[in-house]
Amino acid sequence: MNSGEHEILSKTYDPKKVEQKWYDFWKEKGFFHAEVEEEKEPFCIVMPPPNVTGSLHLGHALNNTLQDILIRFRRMQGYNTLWLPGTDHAGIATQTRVEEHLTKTEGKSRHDLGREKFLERVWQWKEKYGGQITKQLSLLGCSCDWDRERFTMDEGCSRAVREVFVSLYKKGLIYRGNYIINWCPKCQTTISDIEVEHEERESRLWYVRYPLKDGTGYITVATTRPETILGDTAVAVNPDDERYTDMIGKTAVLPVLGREIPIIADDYVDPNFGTGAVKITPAHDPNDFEVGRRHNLPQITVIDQEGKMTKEAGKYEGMDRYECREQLVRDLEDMGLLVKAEEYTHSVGCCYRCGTVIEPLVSEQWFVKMKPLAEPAIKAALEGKVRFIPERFTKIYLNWLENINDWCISRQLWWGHRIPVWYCNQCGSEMCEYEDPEACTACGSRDIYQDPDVLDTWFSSALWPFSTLGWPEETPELKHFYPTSVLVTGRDIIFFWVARMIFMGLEFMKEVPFHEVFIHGLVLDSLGRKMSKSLGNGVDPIEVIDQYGSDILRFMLVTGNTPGNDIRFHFERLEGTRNFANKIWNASRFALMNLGDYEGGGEEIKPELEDRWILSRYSKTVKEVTKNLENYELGEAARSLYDFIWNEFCDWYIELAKDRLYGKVSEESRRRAQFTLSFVLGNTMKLLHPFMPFITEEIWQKLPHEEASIMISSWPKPNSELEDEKAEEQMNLIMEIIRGIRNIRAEMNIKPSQKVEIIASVKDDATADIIHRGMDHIKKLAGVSKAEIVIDLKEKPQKSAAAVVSGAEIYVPLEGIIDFEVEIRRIEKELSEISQELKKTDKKLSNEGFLKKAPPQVVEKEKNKKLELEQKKTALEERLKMLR
RNA sequence: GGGCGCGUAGCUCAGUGGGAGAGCGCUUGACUCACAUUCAAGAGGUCGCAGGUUCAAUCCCUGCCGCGCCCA
Repeated sequence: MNSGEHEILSKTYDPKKVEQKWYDFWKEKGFFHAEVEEEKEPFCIVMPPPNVTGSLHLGHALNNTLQDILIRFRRMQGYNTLWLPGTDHAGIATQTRVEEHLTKTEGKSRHDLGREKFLERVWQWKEKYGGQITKQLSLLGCSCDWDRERFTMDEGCSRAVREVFVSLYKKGLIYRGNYIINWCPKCQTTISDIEVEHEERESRLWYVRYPLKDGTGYITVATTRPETILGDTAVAVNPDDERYTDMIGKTAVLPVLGREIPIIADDYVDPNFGTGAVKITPAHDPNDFEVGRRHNLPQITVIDQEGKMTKEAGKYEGMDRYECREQLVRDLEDMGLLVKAEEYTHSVGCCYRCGTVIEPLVSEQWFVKMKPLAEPAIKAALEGKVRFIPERFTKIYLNWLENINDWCISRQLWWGHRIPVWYCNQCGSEMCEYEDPEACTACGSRDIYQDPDVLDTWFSSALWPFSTLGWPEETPELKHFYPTSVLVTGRDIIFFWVARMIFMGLEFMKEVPFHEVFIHGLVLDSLGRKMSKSLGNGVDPIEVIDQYGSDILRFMLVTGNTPGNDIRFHFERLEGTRNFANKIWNASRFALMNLGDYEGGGEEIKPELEDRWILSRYSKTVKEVTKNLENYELGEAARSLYDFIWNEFCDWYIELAKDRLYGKVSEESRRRAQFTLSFVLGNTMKLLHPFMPFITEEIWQKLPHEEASIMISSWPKPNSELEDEKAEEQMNLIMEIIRGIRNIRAEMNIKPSQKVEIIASVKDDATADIIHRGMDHIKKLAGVSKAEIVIDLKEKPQKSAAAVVSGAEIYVPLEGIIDFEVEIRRIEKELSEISQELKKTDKKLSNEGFLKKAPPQVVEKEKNKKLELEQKKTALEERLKMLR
C-alpha cells in the first residue's frame, strides 16, 4: 500500500499545476492503450472524427467529454476498453481553406498548380495543422488510444473505401448517370441532398402569361424563378383541375424565345398553388426533372456551373442568373405578359458550407442506389439491434431511411478519395477494379484515364467503425471489438453519418456497427442561439480550459442536462462548477491534514452514528451514480455526486467528525474517523473520476491507494452492508434539531458567539436516547452550551422559543433576548404550513376510494404522516397559547 | 404541410402517478483553526391554458396558445 504524499495543498485548486502532469503520466504509462484481451468483455467506442484541419469547438468538447466519461467508467468497471480516435479529411472544407491560403499568399488558384502539386500542398497543410485538434482533445483529458489513431485518407481507410466502392459497383449498387443534382456555384461542386439547408427568403411570385399557339388566349403560370422560363419545356396542370381540362394537349408559346411547348397533365401539380398551372423546367428543378422524365420532355440547360446564363438563354447569354431574372421580368412587363408580382416567402436551398443559393443542375454524377441498403438498416432499428438514446430519435432515423433518395457521392473536388473508375479512350469502356488498371480490360489499350471526381467525405466516414479496426483485413481487433458498444454523436448528423454507418456496416460486416446510439444536443450561446462565426458568439473551449481547467468545463457541460436536449452556455455556470472543484479540493486538503499519520485500517473499530450515516449515504450514491451512468443519465449522475459531496460529505460529515479527528474524543475514535474519511473520500473520487479526471487523480494519489492510477482502479461497488436505515433516520432527527435551533438563533438575532441552552421534551425513551447520543453534535453545530432532555416535559419553559421536530420539542430559553412578536410570527408561519399539509392528508384519508384502491404502503405512509403532523400541530398550538 | 422538442422560483434548468427541487440572483447574519471560489438562516412557484383518465395528475391522454428545431 502506498500511503500517499500527505503534503499540504494550496488553498485554492489550480488546474494548471495538475492537468498536463497527469495526462502525460497516463499516456506514458500506456493506460489509454487497449490490446485485445479475449477473456475480457469488450467496450469500444469509435470517436466521431473531427475535421483534420479544424479546431475544437464546444460541440466537440461536449461530444468527447460524454465519450470519455463512458470510457473511463467502463474501463474502471473492468471492461476491455478501447476508445479509437481519428480525424476526417473533410473534402470541401479543407480544400477551400488550402486554396484560400494559396490565393492569399501566392495569388494562385489550385488550377495554376495543377492537381498533383495542389494535393501535395493539402497534405503539407494536413501535416502542419492536422495535429491541432488531437492536441486539443488531450487538453480536454480524453483517454483515447492514440496508438490507434486513424485518418480517413490513411492507407487502411483508403483500402476500405476502394473495397467498398468496387464491391458496390460490381453489385450494381453504384451507378453513374445524368441526374439533377445540387450544385454550389461558389464551391464548384455537387453536394448531396442533406447538405442543402433550407432557408426562408422573402421574394416574389411572378404570374406570367404564356400565349396559346392556336391564338385562343393565354395560360398563366406562377413562378418564383422567372429566369428558368428560358429552360421551360412544358406547362403542367393537375389532371383533375376542371379549369384547365380544355387546355391539356394544346401548345403554348414560350415568351421571349418563342419556343413551342406542350401543356401536359400531371398529379404533381398542386391546383391550389398560384394559378394551378406551373411551368416545367426539367434541367433546373428536381420536381420538374421528375415530371420531365415521366413525359419525355427535353432538358434545356440555361444556367451553367458558374450561375451564368448559357447560349440556350438567347440574348441573356452570359448574364448572372439574378441579373437575368431582373432583365427578363422587365422584358415580360414590356411585352404585357407579366400579370402581377406578389410578395412571397418561400424556402430556398443553400449550400451548408458557404450559404450560396444552390442551383439544381443536370449533370453526370455517381450515385449509390439506396433502397436495397436502406431496408436492412430500417429492419435493424425496428428489431432493436440498434437502440437510440433518447428513443425518439429512432423515428427521425426511420423516417429518413423510409423516404430516402439515391445518394450522390461524386464531388468535383481534388481532395478526397478519387473515384476508382477508369475509362478507355479507344473503345470507351468503363473499368472499376480492386487494383488500378494499367490497360483497358476490354481492348487492351493503354490509353485510359481515371474519373476526375472524388468521393463524398461521408462515404469514407460511413466505413469508420470497421475501417479503423482493420477491415478489409480480418484483424483480431475487428473480431473482438466489432460491433462497437455505443456511438456518441450530435443529433445534427444522424442522417449524414449514423444512418450511413449502419447500412454500410450491415452490408459489409453483416452486423450493425454499434448497439446503441447516444445522441446529444447542441451547445448554444446564453441566448439560445447557435454559435456561429457570423454571429461572433462562439466560445473557445481551449480558452475556457485555460481559464478554469478541463475538469470544470467537462463537469459543467454534463450537469443540468438531459440526453438529447440542447445546452445553453453560461459563464456563471462555469463559476459554480469551479466553486465545486474548489470545494472538493478543500475537503481533500482537510482530509490530508488529518490523515498525516494514517496508515490504513480502522475499519474494525466500532463506528459512530455519523460514520454509519455517511457510509450508508455513500453506498446509495454508488448505486445511483452507477445506475445513471449505465442508463446514459450523465447529468443525473453528476448531480447526485455534487449533492453528496457538498451537502452530505462536506457540510455534515466533515463537521461532525472534526473533534474526533482532532483527537478530542479518543485515539480509537480518531482512527475510525480517519478510516471513514479516507474511505469515503477515496471512493467518491473514483465515482467522480470519469467526470473530472484530473482533480480526482491528484487527490487520489495523495490518499492511501494501491493501483498506479485512479483511472485503472476498480469502480466502487454498492455494498448493502453499509446501508443503514436506522443511522439515516437518527441522523435526520439530529440534523432536524440542529436546523431548528439555528433557525431560532437566526430569527432572534443571536450572535454566533453567544451560546444557548436547550431543553428537549421528547415523547419516549428511544427518542431521548437518540438525542442524547447526538448531543455533542447538537452542541457543536447549533451553538448550544447546556442541554437537558426530559420525557414529556410538563412545565413548558416560559420565556423561550421552540423548535418542533418529529417526536420532540426543543426549547431555547431566551430570557431577556426573546422577542415575543418574532416568536409568535415564527410559530404562526410554521403552524399554517403544517395545517395546510394536514388538511391535504385528512382529505386523502377520508376518501373512501383512496383507502380502498391505493397501495397499502401509500395509505400507511399517509397515516403516519397524519400522526406526525398532528403532534407537531398540537405542540405548536400550545406554544402559541402560551405566548399570547 | 408533416414530425419532434420545450413551456416548473427573477434567470438557467433538473425532476416525479402519492408531502414542489438545484445552481445563480435576492434578503439577513458571520473573515467559525479545509474552503469568503466559504458558512448559516430566509424570501420566492395557480409546475403555459382548457378538458379527460385515475382513489390521486406538474407527471398519462386530447385540444389550444407561445417558443425552438428537423423534414418536405
